[in-house]
Amino acid sequence: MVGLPMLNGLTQFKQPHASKVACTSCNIRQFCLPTGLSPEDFQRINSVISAQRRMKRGDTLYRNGEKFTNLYAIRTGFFKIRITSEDGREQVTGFHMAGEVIGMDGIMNDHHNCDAVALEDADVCVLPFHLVEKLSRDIGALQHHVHKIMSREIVREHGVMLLLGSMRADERLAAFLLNLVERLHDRGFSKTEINLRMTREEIGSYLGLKLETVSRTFSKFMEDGILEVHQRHVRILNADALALLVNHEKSH
Amino acid sequence: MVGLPMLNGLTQFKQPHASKVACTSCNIRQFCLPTGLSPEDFQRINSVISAQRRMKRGDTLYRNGEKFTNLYAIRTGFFKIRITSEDGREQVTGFHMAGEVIGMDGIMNDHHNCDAVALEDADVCVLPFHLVEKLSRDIGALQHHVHKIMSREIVREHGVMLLLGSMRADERLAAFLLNLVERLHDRGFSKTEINLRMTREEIGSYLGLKLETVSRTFSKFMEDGILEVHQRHVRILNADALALLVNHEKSH
DNA sequence: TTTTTCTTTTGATATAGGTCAAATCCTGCT
DNA sequence: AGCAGGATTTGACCTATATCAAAAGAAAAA
Repeated sequence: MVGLPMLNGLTQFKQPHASKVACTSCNIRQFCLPTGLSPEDFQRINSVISAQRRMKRGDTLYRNGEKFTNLYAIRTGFFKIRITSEDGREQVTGFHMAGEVIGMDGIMNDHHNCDAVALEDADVCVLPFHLVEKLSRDIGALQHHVHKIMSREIVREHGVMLLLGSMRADERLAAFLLNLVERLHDRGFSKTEINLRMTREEIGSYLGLKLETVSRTFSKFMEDGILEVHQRHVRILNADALALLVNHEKSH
Repeated sequence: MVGLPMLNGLTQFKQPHASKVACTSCNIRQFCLPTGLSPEDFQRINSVISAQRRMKRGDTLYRNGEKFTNLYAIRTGFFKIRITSEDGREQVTGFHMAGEVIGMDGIMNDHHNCDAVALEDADVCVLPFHLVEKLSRDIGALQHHVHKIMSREIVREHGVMLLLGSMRADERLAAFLLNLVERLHDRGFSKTEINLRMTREEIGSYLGLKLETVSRTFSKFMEDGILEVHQRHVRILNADALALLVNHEKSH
C-alpha cells in the first residue's frame, strides 16, 4: 500500500522515455525505414518519434471516429485492424506485426475509420504525421518510403480482394497461413511454426468465413497431413500442398 | 489512299498537345487537385502533366509487370482495374471515373501489378511520378493531397473487403449501385440514372459473384420495384430500399 | 443488310459453406 | 486448486449461390 504511489511515480518516470529505442539500434529498422540513410538522416527521422506506447493485449491503439494525428510503427506485438459498419457488421481487414506501419486510413479525412486492437502485449513508435510530412519534404528517401508503404498496403488489399472474391475456404486458409509464415520468416521466425495470436472467429472474419468453417478446414488439413494443429499452435508439414491449393490451376 | 499519309501526319500533329487542357480550366480539377492553390502553384502542377493520352474502349493503360513511371488522372472515361493471379484467377478490384487517380499500385516495387482497362473511350493526364514527388517536396498542399488520395484508396478497399467478407448478393449489388450513383452525382450526373459501362461478368467479378447471380439480383430488384433495368441502363426507383439493404440491422 | 459473336436472362440442379446445437477443451480469475 | 466463461470442435441440417444449359437479345463485323 505504502509502496503504490512510489511505484506509480517510478512507472511514470520510466515509461515515456526509458523504453524509447533509437532507430539506429532498433533491430527491425529495415522494415520501417528506407535503406542507405546517412547518420544525420537517421538522427532526424529518429526525432520524429514522439513516444513509444506500451500496450496490453486487448488494448485499442486507435478507433473509428477518433481524430487522426499519428502513424504507428509496430515495434513488438501483433494487431488486428477491424472496421465496423453502421449496422454492426464487422470485418477484420488486416493483421499486422513488428516492422509494419499502421494508421494510414486516417489521412484521408483526418479521422480514423477503423480500429487497431492489440492481440498481444505490444509496443509501438508514435509518429506524428505532420512531422512525417515535414521531414519527407527534406529527405527524398523518406518521402518515397512513405509512398511505398501506402502502395504496399493498396497492393496487399488487392490480394485480399482476390482471395475474398474468388477462392474457396481451403484456398483462403492456405493463402492466409502462407502469408503469415512468410512474414514471420522475414522477421527471423520459423518457416513452419506459427503461434496464432487470433481466434478462429477473427481468422474467419478476415477470410470471409464463419469460425466453424475455419475450424473444419484446419481439421481437414490435419487429416490430409498438411498441418499439425494444437489450438493456436500450427506446424506446417507440407507447404507445397498449401501453395498448390492457392495456385490451383482451374480445371477446364 | 493518297490521303492516308497526310491524315496520319495531321493526327500526329493534333494528338499530343492539341488536347492538353490546362488544370486551371479543367472542369474536374477539384477531384484531382487540392483546393486553394495559388496561381503559381497551379502553373507548376500543370507543368507536371507530361501528356494527355487518348484511349479507345478496350485499350489498356498499364498492365501487370509493366514498369511503373506514371500516375494517371482520368479526365474522361471509365476504367476497370483488374488483377490476375498466376493460375489465371481474375478479380476486378475497382472501377474508376473522371477525376480519379490510378496507378498507385506500382509505387511499391516499381512495377504495376494490375491492369487498367478502359471500358469506354477515355482521356487521361499522364503524371510522371518522379515529378509528382519532386513537386510534392515544394508544395505542401500537393504532398498532403497525394497522401490523401492513397489513403482514400486504402479506405475504399476496406469497404470492399467488408462487402466481400460479410454481405449477401443483394446487399453487395445495392452497395455497388449506391456507390456508383453517388460518385456520378458528385460529378454532376443524375442521382437515379446510371449507364453501366461494364458487363454483368465484370460487376460479378468485383462483387465476388457469378454473372448469373448478378443478373438474377437485377431481376429481383425489378420485381420489387426498386430498379428499372434495360440492359445497361439502370434507373433507381427506390434508393431508400437499397440503402436499407446495405445497412440491414442483423436480426439476432 | 445479314451474319456472327458477345451478353443477358431464366430454369433446373448441385454444393460449399452457413446455421444451430452440443460436447469438450482452455484460460483466466477468485 | 477450483470455477466460470470463452474458444474450439464436430455433427446434422439448410440455404444462398454456383453450375450447367438453353434461348433470346444486342452489338459488332462482314
